[in-house]
Amino acid sequence: MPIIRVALDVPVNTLFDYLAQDITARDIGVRVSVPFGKKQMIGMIMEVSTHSLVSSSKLRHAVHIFRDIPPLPASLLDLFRFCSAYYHHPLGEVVMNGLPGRLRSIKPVVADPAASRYCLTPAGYAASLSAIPARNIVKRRLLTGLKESGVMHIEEVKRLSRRAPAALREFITLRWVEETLAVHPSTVASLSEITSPGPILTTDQENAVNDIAAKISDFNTWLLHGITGSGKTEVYLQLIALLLRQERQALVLVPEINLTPQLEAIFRARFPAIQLVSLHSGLNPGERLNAWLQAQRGEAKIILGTRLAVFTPLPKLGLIIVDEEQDTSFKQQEGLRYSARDVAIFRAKHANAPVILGSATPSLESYYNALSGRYLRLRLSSRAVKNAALPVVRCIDTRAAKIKEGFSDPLIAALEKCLTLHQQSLVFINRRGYAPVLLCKSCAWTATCHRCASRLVVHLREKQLRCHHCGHQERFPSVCPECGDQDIVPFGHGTQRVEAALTERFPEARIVRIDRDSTRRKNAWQKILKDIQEQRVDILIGTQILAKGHDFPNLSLVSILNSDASLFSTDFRASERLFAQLMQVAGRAGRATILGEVLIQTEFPDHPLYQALRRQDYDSLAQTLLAERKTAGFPPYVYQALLRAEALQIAAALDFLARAATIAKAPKLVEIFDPVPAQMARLRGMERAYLLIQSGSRKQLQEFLSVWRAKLDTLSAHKVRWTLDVDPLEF
DNA sequence: AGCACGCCGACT
DNA sequence: GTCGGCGTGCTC
Repeated sequence: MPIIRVALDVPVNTLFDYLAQDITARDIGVRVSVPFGKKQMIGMIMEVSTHSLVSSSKLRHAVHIFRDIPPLPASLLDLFRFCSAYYHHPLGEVVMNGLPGRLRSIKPVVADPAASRYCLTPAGYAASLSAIPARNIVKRRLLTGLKESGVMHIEEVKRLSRRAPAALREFITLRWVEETLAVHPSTVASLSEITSPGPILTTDQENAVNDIAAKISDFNTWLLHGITGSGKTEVYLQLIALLLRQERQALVLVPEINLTPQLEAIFRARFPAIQLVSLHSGLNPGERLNAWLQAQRGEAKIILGTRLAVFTPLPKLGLIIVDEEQDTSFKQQEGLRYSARDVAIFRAKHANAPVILGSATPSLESYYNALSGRYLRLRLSSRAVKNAALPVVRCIDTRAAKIKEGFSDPLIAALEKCLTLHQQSLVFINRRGYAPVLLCKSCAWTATCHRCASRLVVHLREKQLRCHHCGHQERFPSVCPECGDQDIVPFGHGTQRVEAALTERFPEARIVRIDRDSTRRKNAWQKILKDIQEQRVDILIGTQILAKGHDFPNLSLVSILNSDASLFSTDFRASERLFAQLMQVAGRAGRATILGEVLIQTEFPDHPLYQALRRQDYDSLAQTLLAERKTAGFPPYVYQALLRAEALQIAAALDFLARAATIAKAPKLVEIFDPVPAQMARLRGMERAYLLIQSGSRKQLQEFLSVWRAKLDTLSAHKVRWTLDVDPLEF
């Protein structure tokens, strides 16, 4: 009897062998339920063989082979294998993590919801509307709908009415309707039918499109380096149009769920007749499976999603786009710590398809790769909208200017001017809440989180103190818990406080605060965006959520508060990130025909970062930072991995790491550092530490990690949880 | 990850 | 004498 090798969601890096009847190599990539210990589990058939190295007495029989959906393509299984090997994470966990939740459940996909399309039988067509009682509106609407479109998707039926599915079932018993598995053939005749025309391209855009189009069937990593407003999206659209003409699929990755609706709208407007699906964690399990299956069947031509979408089966993959490639959201920070951007590059390479990394401020890694010729760089250096000039950036020296409630006089004056001109302004402060610190003036006590090594943030309106790391909340104390003094005051500024100050100063202005607190409710962000676009807002106050990819055509002033802290951070990537973030926010100003102005309140107006920002000069700063990295021996000049450990006691974590270091036999080119406590040394009640491993050779580092990882499994780690983090972004 | 096995401390 | 603590090791 054939043997199947099954990937199971267990933290051991092996496949498990089972006996299975009627199995061929064509069943690779099919789900299977198997007995595992005491319970049943669902797994993925990764290999089929005639022999097993496991003694036959141990071998058990597979329970059920799920042929409810087609097998995963071999290319996707290869992608899983690559992730497992590169991130040194158990294959079973990688595979099962990559599947939509519905496919991980032990129950079969009932009648494949995505394929649940219903069409009228001849009898159904013959049926007259008058055969249905007039009061039965739902049935009448359903029959009309079916007659009009010929075929209806179950989701469309549901949209008709909550009771429409019941009516549909009745029609089925009447033999008016039958379920059809037939795929809607995409009736694409020519591209003119599927795309509505786009705008005229700038020379830069045209060059970029032509360069990539010339190599549309080859793997290349393209770094599309375009200043904000230069129209990267239009380049994507043109290339996707080209791809659709070839009946191929495009995968578009964006950093955040927030960005999908906007991009989805743009894509749908341009390609109204093309199937597009979104894939992100905000979908419910049914929707997610649906989108995934449409992609797998090759019906969905455009797949738009967050990092998890990089694991979608795409039989006709022809192009991958990673928008805002520098964004750290592409890196998963738990479990399988993959970088969707890097996985996308691997995937493109194996699909022999181009991958485009788009950014106004590329990560230094990508920039370096472009300089060295590994990536092909394309520049968009002019703004796409006619007459839209780059904003003027100025610093306000806060050592000279007096600050009142966070604002200097010149800044207040600029805001006032905007108000009188009926133009919008934006106040950027990357700190939500009212104040970042609650301080006792008498004994210098500050409110701290008991589970994390962090200060609690004052949320005045809610009368609460909140930890922004673990979510812990407590009531605002009335006296200092340390000395009993009543003189406890919020210190520093957050979005809420800035909002209060501006409301006080400009009582007539329409002010909106935009941060995670104000946009938490579903659709809140969409509503706010609409208000902004329709000019119902004068001043926007917000965090980085504002910086990302939205057009505010009437916005003329951007002001930046309190960004100095990141200039001297211990994190070697802090400057790079701050610059990217400030370039993004600055780019919100003057996108249409209004000349934009950016004002930065800082104590260090001469700092190279602000100087570069003033000139909107990414390259010079990137060169400076790269030189620093080279001297310090940091990425991209070296490759890194972290062994992370957490325990109730920091000593236990450090001890584990020390023992891990002693069993490591590092080759010459691999350097192992001493264990150290993490930057955020305590999180959710766990003490954290890490061990840094570094090498100038990625290959050497990988080979070392493979051997070491196996040894780590044998190391006793009582009460210590550990993980490997390859290419870490956080320390 | 679960779950069983197994070997040492306080108890109806 | 047992109940149960969690350290160790296995799951095809």
